[in-house]
Amino acid sequence: MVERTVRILSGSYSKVNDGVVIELFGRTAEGVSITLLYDDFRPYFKLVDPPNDCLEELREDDEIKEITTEELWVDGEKRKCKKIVCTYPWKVPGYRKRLKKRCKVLAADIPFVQRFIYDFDLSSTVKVDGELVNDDYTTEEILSVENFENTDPIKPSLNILSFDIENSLEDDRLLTIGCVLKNEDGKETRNFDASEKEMIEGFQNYVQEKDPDVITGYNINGYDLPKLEERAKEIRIDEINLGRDKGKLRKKGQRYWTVNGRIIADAWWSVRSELNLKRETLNHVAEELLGEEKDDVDSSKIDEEWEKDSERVKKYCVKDADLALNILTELEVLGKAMDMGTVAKLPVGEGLNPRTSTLVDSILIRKAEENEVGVPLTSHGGKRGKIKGGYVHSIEPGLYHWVSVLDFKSMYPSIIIQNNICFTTLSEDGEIESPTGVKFLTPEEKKGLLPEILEDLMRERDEVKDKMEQAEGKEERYYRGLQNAIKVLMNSFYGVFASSFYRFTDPEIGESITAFARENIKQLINELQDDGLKVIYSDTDSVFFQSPEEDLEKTIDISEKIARDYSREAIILEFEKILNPFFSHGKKKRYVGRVIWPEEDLLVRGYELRRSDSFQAQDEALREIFEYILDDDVEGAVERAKEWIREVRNGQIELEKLVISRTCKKFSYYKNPDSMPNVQAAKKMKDLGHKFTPGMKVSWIVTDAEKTPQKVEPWLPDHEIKKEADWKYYAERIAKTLSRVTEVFGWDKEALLAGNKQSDLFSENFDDNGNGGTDRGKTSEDDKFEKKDEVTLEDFV
DNA sequence: TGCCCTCGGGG
DNA sequence: GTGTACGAGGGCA
Repeated sequence: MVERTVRILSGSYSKVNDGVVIELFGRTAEGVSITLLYDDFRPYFKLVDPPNDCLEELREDDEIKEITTEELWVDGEKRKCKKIVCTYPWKVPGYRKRLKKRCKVLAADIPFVQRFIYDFDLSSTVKVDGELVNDDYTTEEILSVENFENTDPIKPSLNILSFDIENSLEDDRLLTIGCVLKNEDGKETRNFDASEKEMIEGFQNYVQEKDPDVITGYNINGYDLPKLEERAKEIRIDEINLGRDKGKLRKKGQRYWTVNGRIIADAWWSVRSELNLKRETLNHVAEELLGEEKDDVDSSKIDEEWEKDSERVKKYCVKDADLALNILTELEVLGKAMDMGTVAKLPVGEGLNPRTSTLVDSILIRKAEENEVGVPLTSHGGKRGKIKGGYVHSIEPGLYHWVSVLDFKSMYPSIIIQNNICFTTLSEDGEIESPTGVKFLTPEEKKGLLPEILEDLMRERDEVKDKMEQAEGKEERYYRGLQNAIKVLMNSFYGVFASSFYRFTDPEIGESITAFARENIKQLINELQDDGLKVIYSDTDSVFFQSPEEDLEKTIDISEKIARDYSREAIILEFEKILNPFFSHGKKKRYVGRVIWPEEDLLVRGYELRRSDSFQAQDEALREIFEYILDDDVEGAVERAKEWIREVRNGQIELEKLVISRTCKKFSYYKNPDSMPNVQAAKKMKDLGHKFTPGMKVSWIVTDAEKTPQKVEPWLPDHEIKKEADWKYYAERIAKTLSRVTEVFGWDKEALLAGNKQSDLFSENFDDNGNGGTDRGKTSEDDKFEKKDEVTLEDFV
């Protein structure tokens, strides 16, 4: 009998005899990779008061192992239920579909490994004992578990394999596979470059031998993994066995690839979710984030490069794998996934790119079952009922100084707690009534599950934050990550109840939460105004107000005092930042400002340029205009905007700044290829005798946008554009971009194009202090609940 | 306003 | 394999 402490990385199961064995893969406190096996668990689901004939059938069914009786809360009342234990997890969907027609079915759509984790109430790290066994897994140890026990989370360091492939553009053949393996001993690299068969098998064996916890690379989900599989099929290799169970690599859904026992972490996905970059090429990210540069192999001429110097290409391939690995490390992707796994009590793999419903399920299903509350199925197919979102205060166009920003701390969770909002407290007899007229029982009558969970999380977060403040260095970072994960988890609870389908969702609940929120913030605004403060803007859980003092120290003091004074028991206000200046052209959710406290920064929301399809002049012009505005030179901004447009319309601009680029796939890929400018450019490029390979980036200049589809000319180094650019089109595009900012001063798109003000609706009510205008305060119908992190100007200019 | 289509990363 | 799968932007109706 041995004992191990194991961080769980991922889970799966496989068939044995007349049942299944649960496989949990992880790493021990000593850093040993391990497979945990447990074969005494069977799938089950529940039925609410099933008719007798239905029960009879089930009793006679060989696949059904056991039927027991229990009482559960269903739709607000105690009901007699049957727990149906069956043989194999994959049989459950069939029963679910058939039985759903005859009675209410509960908990028949919970993935088997998660079912196991909930039932054994496992958390992120477990202490297990059992016997070490021999079996066909690639981990160092394999343990047949007799006993599971929860223990404090550990963060063992993981072995990561990063890889990259190069393949021919001409015939798709694999040229090389480059690998970088990182473990406790450091890094090692490896290249495969023999026949395709040898490369794929070599790679497979390498993965099995080195047994990484994590497989990464850049855009591997979208490119390398599908390409590997494609090439394997081509040369009659049925499957690529990369799993810890030596099982195959397989695709799940549209975008995900999985393998049992390992975590597949695409570095590009992390870049997308963690950073807000205009371009996300490996080259660009490596430079931004790591200050490193890619080797300069031109991948659009990969065949030539390979021909010329295959050693160089191989080096480049490994370098790319290394960059992806460094990005993953730099972004602390796995640390964050572990934190998420810790707070949601799930395997690390589930904490990476987590689905909110999975996180919430993990906590809520356990809680529900503990309280004998039935777990409904997630309903599919119905219409996504949009609920009313947060309150957004109208903003008077203009430039402001000394603007202080306050935030409600964890507003939605606080509201749920304060009003005991839960699907278990929803009741006609409730004494708590939401602004939408929905009633909830008081906590004294019946404490809701959601408020209970959120209170615990809130308390836990406060404790972790306290520890964070006491700690330093590595420890401080650990607590910081943890408290952040708790925050994400808390918001997930609100998220699933507010938006999409979720098994416990009731639109009345989501609507009550946001209604309470709107009431709260409006009340705060009124109180501030009654006390003589000028509220400039407000969105969902934040309030922007004009500081009565034009002085940093005084503004800080005042803001802190206001945050204290206006906080109510469960609803706490926090002083967030000071903006000076702050600009908006009067459209909600769109503003720019200089943050001067707590740290200097630039804040831009809603003015971001679209990432693709934009041309250099647009970027440049917008950046310049913002500079004027943040320097308080409104007039200069408008003048410069007009000048830009005039120049573009008159053709006084380098064509280079008007080039639009985009990749172009195989023409047949597109539904309507002739309508697409990139296809048109690619075709013309070919006509001109240039090489075009599908997937290449093509560049063009628009020469006539009046026609549909618009006419374009390819932009090529040695090709002179004979037709005129469509100056009018470009002037309009620039005007559209810039007018979003200048509109407020009476210069809308048309005015900018005309060069003089025509309709002057805004400016009449507008003076330089941003005063005036009519109050058009309305509730936003916007249902984007998750607040995006703010984007800074550096990110997009 | 809402639906449909496309991109982005990769070679 | 008890289940899901991006998110944003533009064009067009």
